[in-house]
Amino acid sequence: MKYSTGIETKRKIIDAAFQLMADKGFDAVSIDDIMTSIGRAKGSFYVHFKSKEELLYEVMRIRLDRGHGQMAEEILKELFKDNCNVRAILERVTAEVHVSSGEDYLTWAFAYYHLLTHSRKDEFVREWLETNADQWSAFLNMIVKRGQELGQIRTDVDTQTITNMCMGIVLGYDILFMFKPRIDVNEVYHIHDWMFISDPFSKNE
Amino acid sequence: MKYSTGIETKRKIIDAAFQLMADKGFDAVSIDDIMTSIGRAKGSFYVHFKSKEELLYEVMRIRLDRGHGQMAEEILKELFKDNCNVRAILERVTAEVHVSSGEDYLTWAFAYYHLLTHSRKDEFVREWLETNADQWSAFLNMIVKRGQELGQIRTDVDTQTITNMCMGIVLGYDILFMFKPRIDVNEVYHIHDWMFISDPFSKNE
Amino acid sequence: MKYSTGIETKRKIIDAAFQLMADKGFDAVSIDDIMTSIGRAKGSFYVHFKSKEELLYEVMRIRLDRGHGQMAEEILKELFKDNCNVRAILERVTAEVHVSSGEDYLTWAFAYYHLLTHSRKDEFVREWLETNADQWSAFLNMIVKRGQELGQIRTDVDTQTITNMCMGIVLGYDILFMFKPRIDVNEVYHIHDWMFISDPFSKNE
Amino acid sequence: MKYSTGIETKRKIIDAAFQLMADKGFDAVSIDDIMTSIGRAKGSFYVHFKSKEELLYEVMRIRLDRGHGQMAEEILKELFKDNCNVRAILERVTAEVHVSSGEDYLTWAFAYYHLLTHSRKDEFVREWLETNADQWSAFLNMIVKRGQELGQIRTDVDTQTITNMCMGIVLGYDILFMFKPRIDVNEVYHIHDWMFISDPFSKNE
DNA sequence: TATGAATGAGGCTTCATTCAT
DNA sequence: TATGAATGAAGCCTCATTCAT
Repeated sequence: MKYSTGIETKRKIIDAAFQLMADKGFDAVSIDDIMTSIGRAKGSFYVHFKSKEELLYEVMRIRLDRGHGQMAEEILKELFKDNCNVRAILERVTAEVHVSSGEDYLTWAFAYYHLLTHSRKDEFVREWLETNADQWSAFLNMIVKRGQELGQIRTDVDTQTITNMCMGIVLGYDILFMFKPRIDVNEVYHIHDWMFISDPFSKNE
Repeated sequence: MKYSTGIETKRKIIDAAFQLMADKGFDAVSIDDIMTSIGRAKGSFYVHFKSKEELLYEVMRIRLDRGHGQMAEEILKELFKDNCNVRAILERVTAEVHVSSGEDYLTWAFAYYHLLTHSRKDEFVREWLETNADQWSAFLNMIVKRGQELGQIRTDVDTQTITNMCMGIVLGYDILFMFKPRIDVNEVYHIHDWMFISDPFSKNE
Repeated sequence: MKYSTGIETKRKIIDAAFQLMADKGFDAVSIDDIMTSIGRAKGSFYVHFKSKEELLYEVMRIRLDRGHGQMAEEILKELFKDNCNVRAILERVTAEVHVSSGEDYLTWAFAYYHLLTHSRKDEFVREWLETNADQWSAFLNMIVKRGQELGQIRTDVDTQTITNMCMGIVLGYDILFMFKPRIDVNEVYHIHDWMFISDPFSKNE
Repeated sequence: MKYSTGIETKRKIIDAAFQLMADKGFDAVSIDDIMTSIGRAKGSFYVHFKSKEELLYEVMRIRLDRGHGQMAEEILKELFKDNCNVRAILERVTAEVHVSSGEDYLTWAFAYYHLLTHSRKDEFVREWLETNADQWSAFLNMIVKRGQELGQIRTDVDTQTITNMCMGIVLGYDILFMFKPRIDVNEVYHIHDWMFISDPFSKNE
């Protein structure tokens, strides 16, 4: 099996890079590390990528996208039903974040935060992360707003602030999780007790 | 003044390293970068540090300690007064976190999260960060517990979970802040609305 | 037309290599450069050539030969007519040098002098260039000698020296031309004023 | 003698590079070649030069300058004496060209023409060579003009053309010399027979 | 005849570290 | 305490060449 299709090998490189960068950070992973780990020669890397930088961008797009851009469609229909349960929807969206990160959440988290720190010296990464965060924020904002309209979410705090709290607690648990992988990330749902006015759907009733 | 005190130069190196590592990460900063930035020759570095690794540990101890180990003493006295206002104390402690990070919070945040990602490949850093987080956690836990004892904090959620939420939201706003430096980190105090039972001291009354 | 005749593609490769080597020198041109420039894949190169070296030798033979080997035949007949005008013949021969270099003289010149410098590390090229120069020299020598016999060229300087001057000035103007492409290469004919004894055919009379 | 002065080593690098580039051309000489040839480690190169490119520029300035910029001063005084022998001066200047190239003329010539071909892809080198050629041209032009004023040089051909012939023949013999190192470069002086009106100083009288 | 994946040698450059001064 | 020359390992990338399709 010496000669395989390009796409196959390219995908293997991306996956290997993702795994390795979670441990050491992207800069500290060498092309040689990556290629050795998939049983290929160093030089073959450049058959598939123009540069190491380009690889980072592919890893980012394929493995580190939180995907709130695409998620919207299916959720929206639900959200605008007359009698919808906003809290349930929000819980589903929040759960998605961790599911989408794939099998190994710790790997994902380290890779993601490596990317975040990396963004400080790479304009392109910075913008991509910002766009990603904005999509997520906009998506949550829409849900919160709808919740407020339906009288399910408190209105004495403005929509964006509630949205921020919602995102913040999820991001915060990412970090806590990196400190202590034993922590229960489901604790984040408690933030909903603060946001939601006691309602008949609430699981805390 | 070609020859200065060792301590002076050492301090300059630490500060420069801290600034530079916020941008590029510790690995990507070279000894030469650091020494050039303080107007000294590369070779002089080893007069002050045994290795680059040792420098990282100093930067960590001197510039990146969240300092919940020391903070305790003065706070504790207050906390165990009969009629103490736990919410006020907690707010003060929370505020401290950002104050202690010094002039430029963004620099601090990037440096700190660079360190966190770095920890994945450095046992010593990992342990230090864990200890730090544990101290912070233990400190908060003590406050929360006291709050619960005094009937100021809800008791239907267990102490450690409330503590985690408390830490989580602060960490989460660090990250949000890195995405969007315009965000108002004081929003984190809203978490207290959820924790605290409405009480006569509350500013939301 | 994915599959073309071999000869066609081979010729395209040679032409592309010639163009590209004028700019960057043969070593600095990659097989990939060449094949990309003719819209073919890198691997196809080896269908037409055994190695890059072989390509150089083909380029040399087909595009960089000054061609004094072949030129002889037609000229010789003229030269040995009784009342021949040696100066006119010499002018024609000299003109030929630039005509034979094809459309773009500057490209030709750079390619040729790249080859010359390359010859220092390639025995085969060195010998080929020497043979070429020798043919040219021998050819000129024959003309000069005939001119002397007919009393048209001065005899106080020996035949080979006059020949050298004749070649030298042409080579020198190649170089001047590379410095300043605006120069008028026809100036080289002035050397004839020095060689030829004033004669009835001279255009300077 | 493990540690030497910077200037010493830098000079050795320049000299080694000059020798090596005469054989293989600048691109084909590796940093490793150069450093090994002076008994130093590859990495040490960068103590003295910022890049390989910078080395080329130094080699060029220090070893390949034809130096007609500086030469002027001493010659000029002679040139403007009332009864000066322009032909003698011109011969001296022409001789200088070969003397200045140092011990090994063949090495010098190959290095120089490597630089010339290299100039096609390096703007900076191109400009430097042009400036150099212009200085030489301007210098010769001045001499020729003076010769014409004094009635020693023919005036039926314009000054610049004569200058070009003068430079051209020298450059041409450089090339001839590279083909056949046995050639007598003094033959170039014959061009003066063409330029100069028969005069009492002429060695051909 | 054509392709493109794969290879391994080799080139430029960076960098932590050492050492004589 | 400070310097700057020197080192060698390691990293990114290029490239001539091979080979299965």
